[in-house]
Amino acid sequence: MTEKKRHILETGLKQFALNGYKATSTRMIAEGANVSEGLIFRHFGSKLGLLKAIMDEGVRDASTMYQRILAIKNPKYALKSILKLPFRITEEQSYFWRLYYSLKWQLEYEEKLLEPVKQSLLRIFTELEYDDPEAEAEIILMLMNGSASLVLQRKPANLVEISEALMKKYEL
Amino acid sequence: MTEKKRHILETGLKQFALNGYKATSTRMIAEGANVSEGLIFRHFGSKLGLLKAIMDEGVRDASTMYQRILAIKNPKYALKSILKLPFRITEEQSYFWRLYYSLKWQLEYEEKLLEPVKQSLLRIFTELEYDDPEAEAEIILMLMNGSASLVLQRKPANLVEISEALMKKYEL
Amino acid sequence: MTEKKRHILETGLKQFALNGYKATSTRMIAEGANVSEGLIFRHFGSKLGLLKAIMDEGVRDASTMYQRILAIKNPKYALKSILKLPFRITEEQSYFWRLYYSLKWQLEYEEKLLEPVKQSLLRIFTELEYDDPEAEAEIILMLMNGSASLVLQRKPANLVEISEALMKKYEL
Amino acid sequence: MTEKKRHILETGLKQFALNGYKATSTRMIAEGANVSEGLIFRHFGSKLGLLKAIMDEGVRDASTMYQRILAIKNPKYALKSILKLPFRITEEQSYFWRLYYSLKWQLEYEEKLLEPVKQSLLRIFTELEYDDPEAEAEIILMLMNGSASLVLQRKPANLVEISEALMKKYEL
DNA sequence: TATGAATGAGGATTCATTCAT
DNA sequence: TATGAATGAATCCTCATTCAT
Repeated sequence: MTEKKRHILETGLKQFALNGYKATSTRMIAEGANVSEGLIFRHFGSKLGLLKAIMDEGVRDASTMYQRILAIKNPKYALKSILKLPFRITEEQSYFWRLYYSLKWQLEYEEKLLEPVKQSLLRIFTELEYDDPEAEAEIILMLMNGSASLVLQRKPANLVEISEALMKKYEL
Repeated sequence: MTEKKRHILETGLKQFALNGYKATSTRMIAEGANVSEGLIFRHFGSKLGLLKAIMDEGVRDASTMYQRILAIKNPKYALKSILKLPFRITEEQSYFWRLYYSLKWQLEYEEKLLEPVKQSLLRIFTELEYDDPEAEAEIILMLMNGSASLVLQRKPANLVEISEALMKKYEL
Repeated sequence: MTEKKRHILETGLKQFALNGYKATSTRMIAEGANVSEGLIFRHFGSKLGLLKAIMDEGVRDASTMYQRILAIKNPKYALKSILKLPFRITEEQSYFWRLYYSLKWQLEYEEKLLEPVKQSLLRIFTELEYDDPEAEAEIILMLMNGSASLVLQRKPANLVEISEALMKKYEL
Repeated sequence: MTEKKRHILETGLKQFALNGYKATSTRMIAEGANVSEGLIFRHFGSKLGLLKAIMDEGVRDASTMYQRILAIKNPKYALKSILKLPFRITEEQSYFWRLYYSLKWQLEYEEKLLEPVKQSLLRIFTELEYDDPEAEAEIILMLMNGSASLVLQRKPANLVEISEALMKKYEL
């Protein structure tokens, strides 16, 4: 991968994340990446192609990130690790997640990213013998999305307290 | 308000909600509302003006909708009513809420809509003598947003079970 | 003539004069005159109709203004009066003249306004026994237009000195 | 500069000159230049940007044109050359000058084009020991503008006679 | 690989004008 | 007389994309 291609991917991610996919023009990306507009199409075929490449890379990164966590055997500890995930989003990752959430409501982007997490949660709650593991898993996903939303939107929220309250709620 | 102006508001809401604000052209709205494109600008000044008018109306409707619920005295019953809100979104209301959530990640739309709900939750958890009412309120908001998200995205999810699991979790 | 019609004429004159005919929209005039846009068309049929009405009125006013001057018998005194005309343009008249000059280069507006002045000049220079009265008349017209231009554009010019230099040049 | 860019500049000049800036649409220019409308904006950013580019070029051309004349030492000969300038406007140059004069009354275009000429005239009249060189210079500028106006508007005027009368008046 | 010129379809917006009231 | 809702064509401009080099 040439340096310029990398620049395009990075600039694209940031701009799509901050302005939205539709509101970001290929020209803006080209300027941001110090690259001719044509090069975007040389490398990615179309604007949508660029988006897909960006998302693929992000999904890959994110997956490897929680690979370890999903491997945790102890259900309580695994649950704790999962619930903590959103609070550990770094500045760099935040662009991907912003983009991920914004696409939910724009394009009908296939959302299978959190599927392994859900499977893991199902297993955890089955092991912990909760009444309705399916519903419990869904609730955890809600809490994760909600936490991520707070983290990403930099709400003047008491993030630490919220995280702790969540831990307490699940006795972790 | 003339009939045509009403048509524009309604068509605008639906199209903005389904395609996103940026991806919806004023021409599409004009066609959908059986109206000349110019009329949109006569009535609302600009595309953004239309969006604001739409949101204002939606916010007004939504506010009156949960006015009653926020008036409930009994904290447990109030909490229950609040948590049930997302599951009671009607087809008609769903457009507004889709738009509301999509704007969160696109324009930086002022989000004060759920502020009264948060205040209400603070009161509830204070009365119920929870350790950290602030954090608890925030968690309920997450659960509401998460529930709404499931409802709006018509996920093949077990909505009823989730709702019940939530009730049980808060002993409602 | 109703008050509103008068308002339209006045606002139209000022706005056409300041922005140019093309650059002034009927909406701007309607707003400036505190009148519905439709009324302009009720009274004047079209934007061009309004322009013509404005110009007609201005031409009428201007003509009566220099009627007296053209009646002056003494050729030297007549010439002096004519050359002084541009320096006597009042604030109120200035709008008409600005419009008059700007139309020269926009629409091909029939310019017969200064024709009587030219005839008068021809007579004057014939009586004064100049070699080429026709050319001399044309030169005076140039000087008038030039003077008017300075007056209208409020150049930080030494208007008084210029006027005096002109007088001296023709021994007036 | 590509051929197409040149075409746009030339077509723009002619059309702006003949119809006025406001009355000329970018579409008309694109058609006249056999070019896509978008190209105008690629090259000049905006319609106003095109106008500025056109004027800049014209000003540059005009300046180099009378560079030589302003270098003339002999004051009488210099004055003669200056006064003759308007009568030497070629068909090609006429578009620029039409545009130049029409802009005077439309946009408030910075008019510093004739400033060097004015400076030159000041010097000339000082050397010729006229009473009020400043006023005299201004009068010559009026005569130049007036002459140019006649030349450009192709009035059925006796241009040659006028030119000669002017020469005689200044004993040139 | 990379550029930059070029395009045509479509973007939001403005315009003069009409018409029912 | 006067309004204000409504229109459709035209406005300037942006877009994603193509292509010769």
